[in-house]
Amino acid sequence: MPPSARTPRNRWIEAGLDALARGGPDAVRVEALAAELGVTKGGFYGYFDGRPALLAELLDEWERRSTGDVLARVEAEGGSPAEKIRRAGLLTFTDELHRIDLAVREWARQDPGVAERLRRVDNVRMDFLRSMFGDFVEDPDEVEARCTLAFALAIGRHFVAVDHPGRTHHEAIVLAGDHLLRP
Amino acid sequence: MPPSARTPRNRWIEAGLDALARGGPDAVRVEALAAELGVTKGGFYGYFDGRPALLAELLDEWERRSTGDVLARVEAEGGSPAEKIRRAGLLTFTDELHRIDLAVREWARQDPGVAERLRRVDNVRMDFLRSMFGDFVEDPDEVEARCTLAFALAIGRHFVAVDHPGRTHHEAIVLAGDHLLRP
DNA sequence: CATGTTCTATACGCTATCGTACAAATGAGA
DNA sequence: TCTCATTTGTACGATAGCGTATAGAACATG
Repeated sequence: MPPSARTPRNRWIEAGLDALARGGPDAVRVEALAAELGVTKGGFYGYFDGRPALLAELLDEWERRSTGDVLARVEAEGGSPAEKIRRAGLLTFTDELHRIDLAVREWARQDPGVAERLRRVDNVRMDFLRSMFGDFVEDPDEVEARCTLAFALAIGRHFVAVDHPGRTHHEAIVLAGDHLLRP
Repeated sequence: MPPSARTPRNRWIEAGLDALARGGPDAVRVEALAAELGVTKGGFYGYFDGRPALLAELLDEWERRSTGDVLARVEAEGGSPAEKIRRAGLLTFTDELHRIDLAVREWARQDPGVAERLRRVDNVRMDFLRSMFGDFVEDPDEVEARCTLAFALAIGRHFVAVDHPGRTHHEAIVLAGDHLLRP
């Protein structure tokens, strides 16, 4: 009966996440998404109750993907705690997802509701870090210090614009990571 | 001869920096600044060649304040390298200036020109860190690792939204800082 | 207090974007 | 092929913000 939507709901969400990743929430413009999808905004308002509703759903989708199965997959594959920490970093901050993540962080500094959701997600990640570091670090203070530094490194590196003479950016990050993960 | 401007140039810049700190470059709106200053935008275009010109000057002002005398003041007051690092952090990231700094970082992710200026400023800061850590850390790799972590912590903490059970946010940061500064 | 320069208020046109209304196109099922 | 619900295109009005033009207000100087 329903004549198969040419531009179904999830394509709008996909395009929205793309725009969010590229330019933050301000870049999520209804007409721009439509153009990107090769249609006009005509159909948009059939799926969403306006732009704010879409933004809320983008956040839902981000939260789902972020907390979803990343940690479960990390646990499933096993390995030493240090290996799990590395792999969690790789899985959580895979290219596209990571760009969305950074956009959400900027967004959260303006919008308390977004900040609250980010806090939930970050706490899940932080709990995982604590449990991993706790496996090979005795002192609880040092566990907290290393976790805090690890998280700050994972995020902060994208907001810091330094050169590392004689090293690539990546090499410097690895150096810093090794420093944190050493026994 | 000049009948003392009621709203001189630097008041526009001040208001612009305020708006930038609060809401990023998008929040720097000519008419909003005028309202905040209790005037209309009438006079604005006498001082600035449009909004982009103001934004450029805001960046100039930020760069001046950031690289200006902070490091000189730190050196002047002396102390151990670890103390200097702490004091540099306090001076560089004093409330208002820090908020502008974070806004510039977000801005830089969208605008290559801003990114370039941020890189200049961050490299100055990083060079200072290297020289300080180099004073009590032998291995160059470890110096780079600690500098990278210190910088990432200073910036990243504002983009990470974790709780630290049993500790305040500040205590956790201090813990992480001590971990980096230990001999 | 007259003058002229400089600053400010007001009004305007322009563009981008939102959200709505309705007509046109589309395609699944009879 | 016909029907009709759903999706899409188009046109519209509304709002916010930029930048310009110009008239009026304010003030230092003489």
